[in-house]
Amino acid sequence: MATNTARKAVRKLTLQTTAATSRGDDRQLQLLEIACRLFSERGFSGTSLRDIAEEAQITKAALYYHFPNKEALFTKIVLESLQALVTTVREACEHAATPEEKVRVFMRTTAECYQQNREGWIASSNAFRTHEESPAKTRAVALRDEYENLLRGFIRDGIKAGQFRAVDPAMAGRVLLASINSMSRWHSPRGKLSAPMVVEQFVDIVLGGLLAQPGAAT
Amino acid sequence: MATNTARKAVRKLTLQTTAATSRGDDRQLQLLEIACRLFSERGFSGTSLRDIAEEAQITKAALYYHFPNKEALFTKIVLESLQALVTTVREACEHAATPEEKVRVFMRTTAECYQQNREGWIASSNAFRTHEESPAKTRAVALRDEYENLLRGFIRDGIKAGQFRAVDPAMAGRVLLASINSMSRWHSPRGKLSAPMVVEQFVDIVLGGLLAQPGAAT
DNA sequence: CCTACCGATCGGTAGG
DNA sequence: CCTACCGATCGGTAGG
Repeated sequence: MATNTARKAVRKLTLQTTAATSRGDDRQLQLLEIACRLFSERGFSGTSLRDIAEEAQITKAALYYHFPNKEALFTKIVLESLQALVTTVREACEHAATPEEKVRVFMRTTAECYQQNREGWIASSNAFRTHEESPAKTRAVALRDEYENLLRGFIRDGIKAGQFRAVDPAMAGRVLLASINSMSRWHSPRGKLSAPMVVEQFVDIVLGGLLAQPGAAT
Repeated sequence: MATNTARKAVRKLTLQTTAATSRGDDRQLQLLEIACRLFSERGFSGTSLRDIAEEAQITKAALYYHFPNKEALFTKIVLESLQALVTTVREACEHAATPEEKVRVFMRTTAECYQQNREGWIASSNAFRTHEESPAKTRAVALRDEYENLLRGFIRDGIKAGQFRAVDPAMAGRVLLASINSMSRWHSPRGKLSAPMVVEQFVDIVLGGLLAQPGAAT
């Protein structure tokens, strides 16, 4: 049930994005999709506006009709991906009761967002490695913090309730999120296991631990 | 004791690299260090040979006296980092007795390699995202596989011995390695926690699990 | 949206 | 290692 709720939320948000566009904005959406794919494959500085224009079969100058410059195009992809992730995951987690269930829904919904917007995720993941500040970077960092703090809060709640061991919530959250972020390095969307199925395994491993008898740990 | 062994192995390898160079190769080493830092900060396509030459206070053309081209310079950094990692970690793990101890030494030694060669690690981590094949990429993938299979073998051994739960060794290995790989996103070498200390926490979390009573999992 | 163009910068080379 | 240079490509703009 939690899965259905999450899935519904993801779909709704996608449709909203589509429905909010009108007329010639279809073209802008198409340009964003092409840019998304190229950025995810070649990175920001490895993708030229000529590459994007060529795949869209327009001139490079025409890109400047839709976007003020290269960075704005990239920023739009990153911020919209992050915004959708935070909103969708937060909403889905509200329907879970226990901390353990909240962690599971958080991870499952994240996996669904990843699956649905894989290229945007990958493009975003290498964003803002630069040291320079910008309003877009500040906003992205804030969204990322909000997202991570949501998970840490669930872990903290679980510890307080005695359901989780007394680990560092930030560290435990990093273990969980790192496992999802690592997926883009090896997981194929055309493989046997869907992203949510993989993440389910990750969560089971981290929740249950690797040791058969944790008490007997050296 | 396992920690001391691993640390010694790391040091030895570094000295070998340094000792193997002679005369004007000091310059080459300096160029590699500068390139390493810039690649880690700006990525491959975001770093120009002019940037590197400028920081080294030589002309760009002089770089071609030391390296055949930009890609060879990058490739050297990536392959040497990976080679040192595999060799050091493999050797360190031989001195561990149980599967659990082997996993711990694997992770601890990896953390020490990361700490000692942070920029090389970061530069390498985004390498070969491209789809094109090359002898260097093939070699890097082989080294990476060797490294990952080492950890998976330890996990498999632990499961066979009944010390670990019957999880998928590949998935469990990914959880452990992803946590280390994620460090470059947030961990500061000037922070309170050293890389090995952080990884110690990661390992404790994954080995022991998040749940207080795993049997009571929903 | 296009044509036509800009200065800046890219990786790389000739010749010493 | 340097001077001096190359063609190609970069993001971006003027003017329509």
